[in-house]
Amino acid sequence: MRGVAGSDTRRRILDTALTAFGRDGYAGTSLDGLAAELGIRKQTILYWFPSKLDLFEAVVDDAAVDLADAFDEAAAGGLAGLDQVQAIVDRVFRLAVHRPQVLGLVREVTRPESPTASRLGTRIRPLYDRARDFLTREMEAGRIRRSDPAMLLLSLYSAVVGMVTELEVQRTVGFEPTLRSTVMRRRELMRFLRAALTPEPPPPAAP
Amino acid sequence: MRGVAGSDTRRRILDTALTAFGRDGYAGTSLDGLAAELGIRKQTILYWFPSKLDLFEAVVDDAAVDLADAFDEAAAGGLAGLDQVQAIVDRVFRLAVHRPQVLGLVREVTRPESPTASRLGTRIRPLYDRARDFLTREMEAGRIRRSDPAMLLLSLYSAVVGMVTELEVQRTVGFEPTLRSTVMRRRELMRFLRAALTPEPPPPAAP
DNA sequence: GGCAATGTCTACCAATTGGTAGAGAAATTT
DNA sequence: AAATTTCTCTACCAATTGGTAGACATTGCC
Repeated sequence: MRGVAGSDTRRRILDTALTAFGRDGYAGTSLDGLAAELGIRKQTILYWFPSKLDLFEAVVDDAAVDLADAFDEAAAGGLAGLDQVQAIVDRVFRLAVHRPQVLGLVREVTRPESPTASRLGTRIRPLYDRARDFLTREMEAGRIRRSDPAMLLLSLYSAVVGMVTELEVQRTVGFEPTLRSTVMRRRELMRFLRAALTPEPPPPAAP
Repeated sequence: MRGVAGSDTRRRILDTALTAFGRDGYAGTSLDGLAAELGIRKQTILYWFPSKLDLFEAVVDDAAVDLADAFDEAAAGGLAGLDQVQAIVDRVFRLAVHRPQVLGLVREVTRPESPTASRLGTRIRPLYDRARDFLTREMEAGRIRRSDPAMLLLSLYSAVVGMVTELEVQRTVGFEPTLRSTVMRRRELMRFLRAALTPEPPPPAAP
């Protein structure tokens, strides 16, 4: 089997590399190891991606697309206020459940000394701006508690990524998180976020 | 200058290694690089710590002490409810300001595949238990919104670490965060947390 | 069938990695 | 002052790293 297929080799490399980089970090991932995992030679990887760094950047770009798609999809509903926030959180959780690697990579790539410190930054920038604008708008409309939108966004981001990361930790330790526990986490996170974002004390339940 | 002093060599290695591991990760840190940074030979490091992994574990243990001290200090006041939470957040921010490396290490060590995945875990476990018990107690006393304490703690942790990490990102990009911006971040985070934790809609301000 | 393009491989390589062995200087003990 | 302990160093080493050169097989085109 030589010089065959090939078509999907690039794809397979990207997928496996995404998992590896997210799991072991850039420095902790070796091309030889990656190749072994794929059942190919390292030189095949270097054929598709001229260097390790090029591979990493391709992986990041790839993941950025996934993230952007998820956001687009969640934003497509045209919801407002907390409902929109909820839709996004739900969508991120869904991503975290069947492609947890993407979130692992986000974690790796947001490290200050990441080899692409700026890259995902610029790739994600549009999403960031959109989210901040959304928050600003909703605050002005009185649907979300007023505060510094950038700070609030950071708090939201941290809470969500932290929660999702925790899912992965649990998985690693051997506790395959059940669907129920995942649902519980998501619900608890949303209660937390709702409490943090609600602009006014909610009206007392109708008696 | 041979065979002299030495006394503080171990200390210096630990400090520099803490920074390096937190900044570049375990895999991304080389003993040669570390030694160069310290102006000594790698073999001197290996004299004090028999292997790279031993060094890493010593660094983690060391950082765990710092964290525990910070918490103890913040908890010593014997405050309750949100005031206690605020005291802890303040203290963590103080730690983040003059020993940001410690938080960097926390980030590295909480990665699922960290070489000591479990180590900080067990080292920090008592802190974790204390914090959860505290939250449980305060919920029962009605001073903090009721929810799953473990989940809530995770949300808190994520929000705080995320915010502090962001400080580091800013620093790395070259924006030395001013004292004012740091204070603002802390205040904004506390507003977020207060909103998220307050049990009842606060009584309307006295007219 | 010939031939260029494509894709995977074997064979290397220089640099770096964590780690060992042991020499030798200074400080401490006797 | 001799002996011993403590500390740092020079000199290596095998394994692994990312990367280069080029052989060779397969495919599709003419």
